Amino acid sequence: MEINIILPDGSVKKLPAGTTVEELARSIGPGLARDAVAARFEGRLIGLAEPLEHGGHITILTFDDPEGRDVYRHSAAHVMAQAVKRLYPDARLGIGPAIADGFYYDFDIDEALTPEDLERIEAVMWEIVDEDTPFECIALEKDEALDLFEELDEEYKQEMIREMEEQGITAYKHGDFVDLCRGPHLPSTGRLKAFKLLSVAGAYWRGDEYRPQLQRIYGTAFDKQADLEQHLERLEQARLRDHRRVGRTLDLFSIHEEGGPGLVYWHPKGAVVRTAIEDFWRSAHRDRGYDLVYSPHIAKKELWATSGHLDTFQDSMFGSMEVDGGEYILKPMNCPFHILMYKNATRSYRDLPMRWAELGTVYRYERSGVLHGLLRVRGFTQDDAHIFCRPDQVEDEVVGVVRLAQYMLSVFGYTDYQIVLSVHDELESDKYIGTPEIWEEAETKLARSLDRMALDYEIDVGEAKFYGPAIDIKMVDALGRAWQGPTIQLDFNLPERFDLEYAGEDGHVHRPVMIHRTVLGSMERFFGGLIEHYGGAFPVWLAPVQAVIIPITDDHVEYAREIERDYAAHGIRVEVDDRNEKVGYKIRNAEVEKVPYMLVVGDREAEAETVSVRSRGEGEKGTVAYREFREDVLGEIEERSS
RNA sequence: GCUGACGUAGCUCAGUGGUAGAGCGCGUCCUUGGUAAGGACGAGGUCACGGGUUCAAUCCCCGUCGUCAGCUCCA
Repeated sequence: MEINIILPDGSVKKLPAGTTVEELARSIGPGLARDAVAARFEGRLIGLAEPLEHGGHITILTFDDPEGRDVYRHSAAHVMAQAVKRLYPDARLGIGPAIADGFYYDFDIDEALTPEDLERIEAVMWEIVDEDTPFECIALEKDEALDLFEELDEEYKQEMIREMEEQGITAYKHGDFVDLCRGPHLPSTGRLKAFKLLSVAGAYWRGDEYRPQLQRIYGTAFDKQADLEQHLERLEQARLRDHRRVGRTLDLFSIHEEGGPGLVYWHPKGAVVRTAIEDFWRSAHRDRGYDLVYSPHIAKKELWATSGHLDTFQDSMFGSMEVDGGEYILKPMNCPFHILMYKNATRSYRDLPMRWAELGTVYRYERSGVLHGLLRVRGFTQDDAHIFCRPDQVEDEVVGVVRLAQYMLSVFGYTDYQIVLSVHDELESDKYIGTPEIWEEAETKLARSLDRMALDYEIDVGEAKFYGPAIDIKMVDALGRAWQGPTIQLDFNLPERFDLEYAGEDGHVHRPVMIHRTVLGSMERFFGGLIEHYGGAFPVWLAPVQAVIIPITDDHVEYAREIERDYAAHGIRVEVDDRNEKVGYKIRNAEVEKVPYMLVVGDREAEAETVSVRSRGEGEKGTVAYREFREDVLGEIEERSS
């Protein structure tokens, strides 16, 4: 019997029923046969050894397809698990999936694994690859599967099987290794060409901190050695750009054990960047009808009870202090303060929308293990704002915030971002406050705002806050990594709890809608991301030192000072490097410190009132009159060009 | 918070059961030089902190604090 197999280009292959995917690939071409990893047939992911029994659409997957890559890496995870079992026969298997840049496998092993152990495991993996044993799929009934993994003494696998359906359980076997697995896999272990084990860390079984902690080995795999090396090179590049490292070499910030973990000290140069960001932030907000406000750092415990933070956020709040017999708590959020200001007067529909923005410094107790440089800290300044508006204004306001976010991100050189609409999960209605109708309406409004701007977005079910749905924007940096950026959250909770009101056009009292939003997130986290995005080489408008003047000998220091005075008077951040060093040394020093412009001055320049311009990372740019160059720099600062 | 690794000069890191080293940086001096490191000399360390083992601990053991890789959680 012949079957019709339809290829992605629409062409049809007539083949005898029972032809395997591998045979199909070979019939198309030897290159595809060599590169094929798996296939998607009628929507189902299948292995190359699978016979095609009926006609249908097929896409043969290679490592270049995301799904093919996952199959490849998943097989690498199995090979790693087999290697671990050879070295540690008592190891129990957890799970071992492919992930974005590689794979991992969790093991329950009595002894702690070290980096040296990873090398040993890697060596055994290569032995397994050399053995080139085929992956075989075994279909099992549920009780057979239970028996098999009981015999193998794999308690975690048994737990997983017990939760599975009766039908369709499969295991994959290669050589002496069997693993519960949906598959598919590579045809054989010999197909693995390049892999590396990267790290080992603890991971809770099923992500539950009350269950046993397993040891997770991370690795990555590629189908070409060169690609693996390129990937490792990217990791190295990311390490070189790490904001903690750059922040130290550029003297931007520090964190002190003596002062307490997670608390950031902004050094003068870091503070210059922050000030530039904040000044820009303020003017961008004023331009869009925001009013700037300030609020205190502490408030009475009762306020946090009213806001509900005491119930939902207490574990993250820094302990109380007693003042005049009352209890005060350090603020973890700014919203209750803005609400008190809202309630300070009777509001009319004519007052709305009111947009109140504050660079508000908040403190949150974060568990010690999660602290990370500037990205996860215990004290941080949010670029917060709360918009109080009428229900009919929500869409316009949301559009306004998204536009503001787009504008600000583009100025900081983030041209690529992903938008996520975080909505509630109807199956977990007890997690949220408010009626289904309110949620439905709010989510529709957010979606409609995005649609109006013709923006693409993903919907993330269950990611809403307990008090309302949100739009989250993830910005993609120069290394292609996504960072949590702007977030816009609707809130049904606080207006209710604080009984917020406004007088409507109809003379009745109404409840305003409250929108919480940040554009940058927090100054700390945004700065950390920005450092990595630019690799420390800030554009001129942000650079701590915008130009360094380098006199060639002591004789030229006076001329250098003259330019310095002139530039500084025009607001350019300029320094003279008058140290007793050669030009080459000072140039190198300025390059390492990522100063955008180096202005070398000697006899020729002093004579003609010029500077010899050298641009960071680009080299010499020629000689221009120093006043002319000053205007160029001022223009660049004005434009905030990157 | 949990698991593991780590903590030596301002920084990056060697090193040893018998009181510690390099490079960079810093200081002084020489040198006055044209676009990514000129030379000489010098200062600088309670080897994270607290216990224990030992004749002797920076090194071995325990605890604490911190950092890192993750897990969990988040701006």
